[in-house]
Amino acid sequence: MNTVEYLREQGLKVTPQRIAIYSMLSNTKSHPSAEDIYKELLPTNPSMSLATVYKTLDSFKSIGLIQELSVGSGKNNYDADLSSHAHIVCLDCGNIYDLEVDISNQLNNIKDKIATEKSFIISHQQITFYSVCPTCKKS
Amino acid sequence: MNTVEYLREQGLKVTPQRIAIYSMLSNTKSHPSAEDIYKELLPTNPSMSLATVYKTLDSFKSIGLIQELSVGSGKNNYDADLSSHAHIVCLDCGNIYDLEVDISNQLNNIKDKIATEKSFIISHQQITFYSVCPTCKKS
DNA sequence: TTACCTGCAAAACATTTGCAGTTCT
DNA sequence: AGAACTGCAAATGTTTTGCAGGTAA
Repeated sequence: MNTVEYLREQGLKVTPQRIAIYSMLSNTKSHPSAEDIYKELLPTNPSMSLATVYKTLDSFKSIGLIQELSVGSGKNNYDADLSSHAHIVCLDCGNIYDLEVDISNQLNNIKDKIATEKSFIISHQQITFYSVCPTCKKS
Repeated sequence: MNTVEYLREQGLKVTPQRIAIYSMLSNTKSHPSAEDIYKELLPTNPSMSLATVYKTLDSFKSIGLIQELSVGSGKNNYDADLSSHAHIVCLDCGNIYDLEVDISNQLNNIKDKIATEKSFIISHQQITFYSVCPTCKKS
């Protein structure tokens, strides 16, 4: 599906800033913060402001185009990958990695259990594992 | 085990502020923020400062006496319950509830999978489900 | 045209830090 | 006595907000 059309469909205007932000976010696996995005786009978009990045991320989040992560670093991180996947945060360097392990069976299992034992209907979840990444383990 | 002794064992001094903070935290299921703790203790400890609450929570965290949660509210929340349990955050009121459902089987399953498929050794994890709590669903 | 968006600057929060004085051990 | 802790105030870092001008539809 087409992101440009989806934005219009949701009543959001399509601006160069928004295209740049979404395109950067959907082409990285690094889970950048608002400031990371701002700094990376600045060379090619010199007039971009940090406030616009924040506002845009907020708009994208409310129409479900991206997801926001809180892993305890003091800042939020953003992910355009909406598939239900977990993350691994390195306790040393702070990098956030996708957990490339299929946990859908276990997750569905838990959600079924919650549905039967509790009166909560889960909307979504955030699953974060903390570890030391292979690179940091070496040094 | 005795918390007072544990603090001394870990080289931390036992002060009235620390006792008040730990005692408050271990007697609640509300997962308070630093400021929540400060405000609740202020009537009985009028000289307590917010900076001390932050410093104390940080000390407690580093000796593994409490755990810090980041659920995306913009502030950190604290929990003296160290058992490996998940949380449910209400998308409406923001309250954080313990998920009183045993997910240890599924969790061990996932960790085993990570251990065999990836070279990450998991230290700990944070599992947060988002939903609307029964109270908010009514209104 | 008009409603929405951008960029700027200021404001609002959450958290950390430095320091002088106090309190545990 | 000595090291660590507290409280205060100032500083820091992240995110939000208000507003005037600009841009997409």
